[in-house]
Amino acid sequence: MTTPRRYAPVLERLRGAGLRPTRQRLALARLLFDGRDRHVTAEMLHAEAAEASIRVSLATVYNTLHQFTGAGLLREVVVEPGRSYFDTNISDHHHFYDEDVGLLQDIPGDEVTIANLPRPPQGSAVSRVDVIVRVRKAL
Amino acid sequence: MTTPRRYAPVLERLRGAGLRPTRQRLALARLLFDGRDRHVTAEMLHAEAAEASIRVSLATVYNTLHQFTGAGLLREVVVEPGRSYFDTNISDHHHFYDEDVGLLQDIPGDEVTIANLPRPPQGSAVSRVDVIVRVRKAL
DNA sequence: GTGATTGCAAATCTTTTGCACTAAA
DNA sequence: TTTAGTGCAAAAGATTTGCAATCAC
Repeated sequence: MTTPRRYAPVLERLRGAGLRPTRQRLALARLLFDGRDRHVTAEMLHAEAAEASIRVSLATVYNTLHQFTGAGLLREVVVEPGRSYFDTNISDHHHFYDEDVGLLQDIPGDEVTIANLPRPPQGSAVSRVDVIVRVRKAL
Repeated sequence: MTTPRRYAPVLERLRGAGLRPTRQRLALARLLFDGRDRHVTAEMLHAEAAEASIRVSLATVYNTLHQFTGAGLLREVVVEPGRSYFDTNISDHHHFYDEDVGLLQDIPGDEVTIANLPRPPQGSAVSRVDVIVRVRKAL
C-alpha cells in the first residue's frame, strides 16, 4: 500500500503560507518541494505535472508559481530575457548560469563574499543582492 | 552652422566593429553613444529615434541593439522578465535596480569586491559576473 | 551590380486576464 | 452557502522572422 508520507508537511506548508490547499496547489507543491533544490520554469512544471497525470492548466501553474513566490515559498530568478525561473531554495544564495545550456545551479550564500557595496541611492533600501556567475564551455 | 563634430568617431566605431555604417545604425549609434552611460530598452530607443525624426522600424532597433551587443559595443542587462536593457557602459561594473521604478544605475566595478567565488562547474569557465543590487523605497 | 540591410507585417513565445464553472471551508 | 480558486481561450507584451524593396560599397 502507498503511504502518503510527504503529504502532511506540504499541506501544512501551504496552510502556513495562508494558501488554501487546493488539489492543484498540493500537487504542484509536491512536485516542487521534493527535498531537492530545483529551478523550474512554468512550462517545465506544467510538463512535469502532465507526465505525472496531474491535470493543471498552464495559467494555473503561472498563478501558483507567483502565489508561492509571494508567500515566500519560492524565489524568482531572472537570468535571460523572456523566461522566468523559480527556485525552491529560498535561503540567501547565488547562482551559476550556464549560458550554453540554460542551466541554473545554486551557489551557497556563504561561498561568496561581497564587500564594499556602495550605499544605495537616497531614499531606497536594498531588498536583495543577486549574483549571477555566467559560465560557458571552457575552450 | 552645425558642425558634425561627433560623426566621425561613431562611424569609425561601427567600421571598427565590422558593421556597415548604414543610415539607421549611425543614427542609433549617435543617440546611444552620446558620452553618457545609458540603459535603454528597444522600445525606449525607438521612441527616442522617432522624437529625433529618425525613421527606423522597431525590428531594426532590435536587430541593431543585438548587433551592437554582439560586436561588444553594448552590454545586455537582464533584471526583470520580459524586458531587456542595453547598457552603453561596457566596462566591468554592476547595477542598482530600483524595483519600484524600473530604473538601472551603474555601480563602478571597483566599488564592489567579490571574494571566495567557488570554482565553476567542470568544463566551464566564467564569462561574466553580474551583481544586481535590487532596491526599493525605504520605509 | 551584388550582397548586406531595412521595413513591414505576420508569427512566435512567454505571461496575463476575463469570466463562467468548480471546489474548499 | 460563500468566496477563493481553476480552466479555457483570448489578449497582451516583447521579440523574432520572412521576404520584397533599398542601400552601401
